[in-house]
Amino acid sequence: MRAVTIGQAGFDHQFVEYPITLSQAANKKQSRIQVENRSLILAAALNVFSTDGYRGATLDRIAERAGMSKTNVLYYFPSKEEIYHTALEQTVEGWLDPFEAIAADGDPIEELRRYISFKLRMSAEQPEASRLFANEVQRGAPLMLEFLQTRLKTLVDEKAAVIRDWIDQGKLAPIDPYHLIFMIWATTQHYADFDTQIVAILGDQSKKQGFHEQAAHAVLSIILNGIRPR
Amino acid sequence: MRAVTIGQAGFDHQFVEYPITLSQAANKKQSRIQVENRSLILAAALNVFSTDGYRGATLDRIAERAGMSKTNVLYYFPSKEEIYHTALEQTVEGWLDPFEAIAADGDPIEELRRYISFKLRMSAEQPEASRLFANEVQRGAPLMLEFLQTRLKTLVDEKAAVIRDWIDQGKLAPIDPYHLIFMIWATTQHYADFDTQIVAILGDQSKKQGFHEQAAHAVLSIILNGIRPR
DNA sequence: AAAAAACTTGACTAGTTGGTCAAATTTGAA
DNA sequence: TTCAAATTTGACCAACTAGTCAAGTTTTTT
Repeated sequence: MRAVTIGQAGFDHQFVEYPITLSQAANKKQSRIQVENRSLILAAALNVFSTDGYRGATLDRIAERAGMSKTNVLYYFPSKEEIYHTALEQTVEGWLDPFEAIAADGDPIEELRRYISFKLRMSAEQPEASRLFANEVQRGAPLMLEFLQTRLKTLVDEKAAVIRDWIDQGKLAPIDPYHLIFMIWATTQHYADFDTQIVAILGDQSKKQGFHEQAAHAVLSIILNGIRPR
Repeated sequence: MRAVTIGQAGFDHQFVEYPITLSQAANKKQSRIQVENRSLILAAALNVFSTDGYRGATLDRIAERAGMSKTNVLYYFPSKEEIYHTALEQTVEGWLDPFEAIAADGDPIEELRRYISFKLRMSAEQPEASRLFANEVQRGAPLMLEFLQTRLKTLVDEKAAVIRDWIDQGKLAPIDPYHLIFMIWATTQHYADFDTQIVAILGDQSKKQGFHEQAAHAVLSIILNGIRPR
């Protein structure tokens, strides 16, 4: 997994010194306590930032969730923004590889099936990470804009080309590759971001074992086969 | 259009006096100035709340965007929460009718095509409203939970039954109606909520005339026909 | 035109927030 | 064990925030 470096533009149209990669900020052989506490803080931060957003989140709350004083939180991270930045980086890190892994020489249906399944599993297992990312983008991506415009755009262009090749070879129906990708992202992340709404509508059944598989089956069925009778 | 009443549980686990319908709060023959200023405030609030979230938004910012003093904003609305509540109500109000309008005796493909087109148009024309709603749900829907669990759930159950009938009649492929609905919501709202990401990836072309139609065509094509070669 | 009603605002308050600092307490290498 | 380095925290501060208040200004009614 390649380290992801995001950020450049700071908040509120100010520029701050970036980028700092996660690995950089965390190199220099951390002590046991450092590893533990940074991890506790990041977990707490993920939780708080993902529900309250950057501005709505408070250091007090993060500290409380992490089980330590606010002062101590600031001993491990220089500022609120740095905590947010690190949590965001950590989140995005795990999302690119599976997308990159879509193989041009594989079977199109099988490649997409695997990717969709993976994304749905992520939504089920790490809903907070998904919401953190969603929140950042909805804010106008103050920290991630450059990443979206460069590395992510390049990657998407690449995979769109792969999909277009598949279509030219008659292996896929002639649809716009970009909108297909957006649709997959939209649908898979919806299960994390709108979890509250889904639970409200489906009730218990959305919390039962196997719900994820059921969702995956339905989503795959629609994307692969559409809804026209067959 | 029926008036929507949302809310019951207040913020931060406290209970406040609700529900107050929009029409109630705004009845009593408003003066010209009242109509104008309430409208200005709500527009400003929609903008600020949709990007900064409830907690991150400030009255100062809303007042500034509305072009008046904070004190005056509080002359028209009793509190920040009431502004948020009203903006949210106003947003949801317009979303139910077209969903309700899905007709059991219509042509399934045509009914869904119309609904999807409508939702995509809303995303293009009122992205802030979409983000406001998304934000509320991501926060755990403190103000809308009851609405989601009652009126919305009932409506969704109703339409899911309609879709199931269509399937039984062989007019649609056998897919789970709920996941189909979620998928439509996810995809259509994605174009508003993740606008920043889409623009970052597609660049200018996403701002050109006709982009909305192009997106609608692609989405409809995939949902209706799937991506298997045909 | 005059008075009442509606509207608008600057000054202020109490509570919150991100961050600092110096003084402990704990940890771990020798 | 010893002691320097690492860790932890309470007290504190300046900036910000939702909301109040009283004093003006504008609009509407008569």
